[in-house]
Amino acid sequence: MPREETTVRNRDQLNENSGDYFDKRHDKSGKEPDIRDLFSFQLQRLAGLSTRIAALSIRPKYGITPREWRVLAVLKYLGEVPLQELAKHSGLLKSQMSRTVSGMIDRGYIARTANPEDGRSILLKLSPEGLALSRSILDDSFERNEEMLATLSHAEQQILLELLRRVTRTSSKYYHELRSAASQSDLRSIDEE
Amino acid sequence: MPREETTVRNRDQLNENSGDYFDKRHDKSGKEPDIRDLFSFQLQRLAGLSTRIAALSIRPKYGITPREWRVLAVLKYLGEVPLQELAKHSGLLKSQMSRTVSGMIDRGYIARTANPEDGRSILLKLSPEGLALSRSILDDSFERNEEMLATLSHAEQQILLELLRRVTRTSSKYYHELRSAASQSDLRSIDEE
DNA sequence: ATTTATTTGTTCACATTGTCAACTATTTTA
DNA sequence: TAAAATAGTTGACAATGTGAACAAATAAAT
Repeated sequence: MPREETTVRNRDQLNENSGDYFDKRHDKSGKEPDIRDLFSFQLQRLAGLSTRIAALSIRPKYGITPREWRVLAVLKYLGEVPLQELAKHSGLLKSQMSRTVSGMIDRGYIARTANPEDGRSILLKLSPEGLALSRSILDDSFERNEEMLATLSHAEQQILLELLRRVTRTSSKYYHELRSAASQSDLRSIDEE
Repeated sequence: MPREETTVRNRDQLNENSGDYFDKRHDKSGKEPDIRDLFSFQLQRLAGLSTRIAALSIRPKYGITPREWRVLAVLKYLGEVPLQELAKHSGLLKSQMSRTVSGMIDRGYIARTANPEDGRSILLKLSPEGLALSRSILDDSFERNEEMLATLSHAEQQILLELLRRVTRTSSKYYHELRSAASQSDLRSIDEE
């Protein structure tokens, strides 16, 4: 029995605030720490929320994915750079970036020229349309962020930003240590000969 | 058996700290704000890093994805709950949770029983193996987090945690406002007739 | 009491994101 | 000049996210 014109009835929801579990002060008196005390858990949770919020506002309005908009915005402050450079600043692999960028070139948001100094490389920059798009989405994003951060004072917002930056820097170093440690075995052949 | 001893030569890398772009104090004197000043950008960046770090340590050691481990850890403090409940606390859709859980049942980490109070529902809890696994991964995770947070004093770490929690709560409310606003149009047909 | 609506969990279908190796065309370097 | 490294493209696939359709059970409405 097929159901045409379905209603909103059976919609999946996340209901993230439907309980009191959010930030419930689970008494730590004597209790062993659990995942709620884990920084990375809180981080992931909030990042997921942030993505969904961004997608909700950006996708229908601009027809662009969160990743695409992020690339636009990064390119906005970088100016004109090779693909690899753009990838690094965006936190994407060059393979991801290659695909993302090619879609944006097709849609006219990014212009691509040869790099006169290196035949392998290409130079990317925003087209006027890309710049305009980037600007308006950035404005929207600052508004969204204000809503998300509304509970914090201006000073606290600055502190949070700063702490995140510091942690990012440290974590990045740590990540690369782990990476190179992990590939020690791969390097065997090279090291030894 | 993945990866014969290939060389590291042509390996994609993120090189997140290979530039000075990280947290470079881009002079804001008179400049318009860019994406680097955006909370959600910093958040996403760090969350991505954190995921990669976690995957690097957890996957090879325990043969489990970050999402699976997260579910284990959440279930650890919840005790015995229906699937929907577990999904909410983990920030997953029930559809995602259903699949994730069924894989973990197959591997013996989660036990599933009928809910005597509601025939539709099932009750999930950790098996002894699941509990043990959850414990050791949690320990590892706290260690990883210490490395990531090493640059912060203990007090700063507490502040960061607390700020994240507060922002999460506010953001969650905001998200659900947006959701219900967005589905107003879907409700038209019902409202109007 | 019986119809109607809602909820729980499962499954399907698909979009997005992440990961990495293979490949080319070009520099670099040894 | 030959070998190694680098920039970008592409292919293959794993993991994640999203939401609709469905059956079974329960709750609400009439």
